Amino acid sequence: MAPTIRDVAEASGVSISTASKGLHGKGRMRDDTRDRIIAVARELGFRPNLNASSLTSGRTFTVGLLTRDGYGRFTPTLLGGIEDSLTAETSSLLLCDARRDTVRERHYLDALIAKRVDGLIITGRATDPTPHAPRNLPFPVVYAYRTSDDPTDTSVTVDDEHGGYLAGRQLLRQGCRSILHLTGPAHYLAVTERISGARRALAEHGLELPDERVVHLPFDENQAYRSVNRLLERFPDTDGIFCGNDQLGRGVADALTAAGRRVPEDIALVGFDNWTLLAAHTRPPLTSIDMNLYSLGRTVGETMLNSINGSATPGVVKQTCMLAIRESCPAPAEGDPVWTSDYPMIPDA
Amino acid sequence: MAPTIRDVAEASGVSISTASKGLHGKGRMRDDTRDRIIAVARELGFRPNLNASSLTSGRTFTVGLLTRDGYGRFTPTLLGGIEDSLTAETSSLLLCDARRDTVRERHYLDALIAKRVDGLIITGRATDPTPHAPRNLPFPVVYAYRTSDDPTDTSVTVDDEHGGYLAGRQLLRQGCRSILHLTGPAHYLAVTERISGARRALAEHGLELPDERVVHLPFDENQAYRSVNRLLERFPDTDGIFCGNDQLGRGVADALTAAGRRVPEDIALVGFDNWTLLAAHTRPPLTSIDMNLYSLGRTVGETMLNSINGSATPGVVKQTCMLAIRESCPAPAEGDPVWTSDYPMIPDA
DNA sequence: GTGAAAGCGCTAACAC
DNA sequence: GTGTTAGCGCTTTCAC
Repeated sequence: MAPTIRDVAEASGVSISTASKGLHGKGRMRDDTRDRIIAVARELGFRPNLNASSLTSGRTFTVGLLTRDGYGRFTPTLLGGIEDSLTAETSSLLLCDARRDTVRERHYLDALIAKRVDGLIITGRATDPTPHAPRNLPFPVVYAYRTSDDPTDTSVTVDDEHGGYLAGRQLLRQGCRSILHLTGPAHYLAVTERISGARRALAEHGLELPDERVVHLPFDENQAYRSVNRLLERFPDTDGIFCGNDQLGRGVADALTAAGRRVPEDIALVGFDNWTLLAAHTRPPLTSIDMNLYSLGRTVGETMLNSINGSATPGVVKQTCMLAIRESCPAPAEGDPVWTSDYPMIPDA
Repeated sequence: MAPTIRDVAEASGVSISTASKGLHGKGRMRDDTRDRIIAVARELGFRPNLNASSLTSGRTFTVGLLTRDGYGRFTPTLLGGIEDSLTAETSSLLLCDARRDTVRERHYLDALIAKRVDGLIITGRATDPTPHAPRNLPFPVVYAYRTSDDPTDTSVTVDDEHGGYLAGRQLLRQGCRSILHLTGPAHYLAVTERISGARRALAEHGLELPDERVVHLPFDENQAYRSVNRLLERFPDTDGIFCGNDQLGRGVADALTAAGRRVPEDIALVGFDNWTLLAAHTRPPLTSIDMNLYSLGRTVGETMLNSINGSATPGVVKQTCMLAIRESCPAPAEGDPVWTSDYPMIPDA
């Protein structure tokens, strides 16, 4: 049984309230009294029961993290950022994976209410808006990566349009003028935003990315591998390909190489996600767009802390992307934001 | 402010203690009284404050999850399993990522003690034994994936020897007799155990895997890509390669194809990890060993619940692996355990 | 059947 | 300076 403040008080010959004040540096008391209390507490290995103090303080220093569709490839990095910023107030994350099951989700929400978390972060595996949580939750909600379908909620997400813009600019800097875009299913918001961004970049140079040069595939490496050379027969002038993610990028790179085309000399390539494992090990390594998920996580955590402390900033915040330049499109960035280092501790994925 | 049991009691015209009993189906009381209490509670949206009840119950229904070296590629799947088994007792996970920093770790342990978690799961990104946690923690500890350096602690991990054995057997069934093993650095326990397992399989057929045919590289696809053809010059009789993980497997597959060798006709390939993203999209798709991490997670969670309930089963439990058969080594499994489905909800990584 | 009272561990207002 | 007291939300024992 863990020692209580009562044990500390008795062992140091003071009352419980004096012990409490002594431990928290509050109130006035003789220095030696305070020192004695602290010494005794340390000796006993006393750790105040946060559940007890939460009754009076109203804070649990715990934030729920609800993912609606499982943990994905981006989750670890995002989590790292959130955790790091929450530790500023020694808060920690309570994990809830609803697995697209409404019953599970309600169950988790009830558990989070029962535990009186200070706030809730709702996330998911795509950036598309998600139905907002019930309105009567007794704590603030922040949407991360996935936004809320109500734009007046607080959401922090990726600026995919900017990512697409960076990708387009980078291909242009490489000298490409006839660009092809291989990407995922059109129902993803990220997919359409990346297209808009690329178009904006091209437009700045008086170029276009017509609909027929935008090809939607499943986000599957093999599909890209099998499709790309056929596409190049249709668009033989192509000198640059913007791939909707690194999986597609990898498939494209492998197919081009197999067909005897040189990357980037004949065709330059830009991917998306900067998933090191894939991008850095493609032959040649892929230039890609980094979404700065660690940093996004930090912003999410800080936003959460602000919401808890009442200084809410509702609305959607979009975080810009960075260029991770590698050999598949090596042009110097010329002022565009460049990704250099990884997440503080390099993940193995 | 969330409604309290007092609100429920007043609104239903009974005392607090009656309300408590009514809500928990305890004690004797008139049916209509109980019904009224429950109805009122539902109407008010009452959720009992678990922090308050933890004071008397001694249970918080929260389990800490401490990772010492960050979240890796295996974490999401493992987490999924742990979470699923913990929900059996409506417990949830409190996340702590110590990032190889002892100060952070101590900080997290203190936070977990302060929150009076019911137990602690310690994990990491490799299976190698990790220094055990302080002995005076006021809750049970279970080591997951990474074992404790004290074998009398409770650890649940992967049976890498068995994985290596399955890999070896599969190559043999494919007809391979001259096997090469490309794997990671020898300081990983998993690496040496997988070697032992492969040797055991070969020995059953009177074959050997001599030291010079075991090649240690960094776990890096490009290293494998660059090394394998040189190695084949040195061991030209090779008809099967066991790769220490799927990254190496992918590098090997690509290099073999580029050199004009056919997989599996000339050389069969088995990887390890069954990392779908990589294994299923290699050309040809890689046969691999699945560590059943979701199931491992479930075992970890159940072990945790048992420890909490006092029915401890100290010691190291190792969970067997499965064969994920694909084209790079397609021989039928003949009774060996075969991996079929993925984690309940398919992760995108 | 129902309720009063004590107590879980801690904090804070107010005495002394 | 230090202690007494009340109370946070809930459970449980024990009267009535």
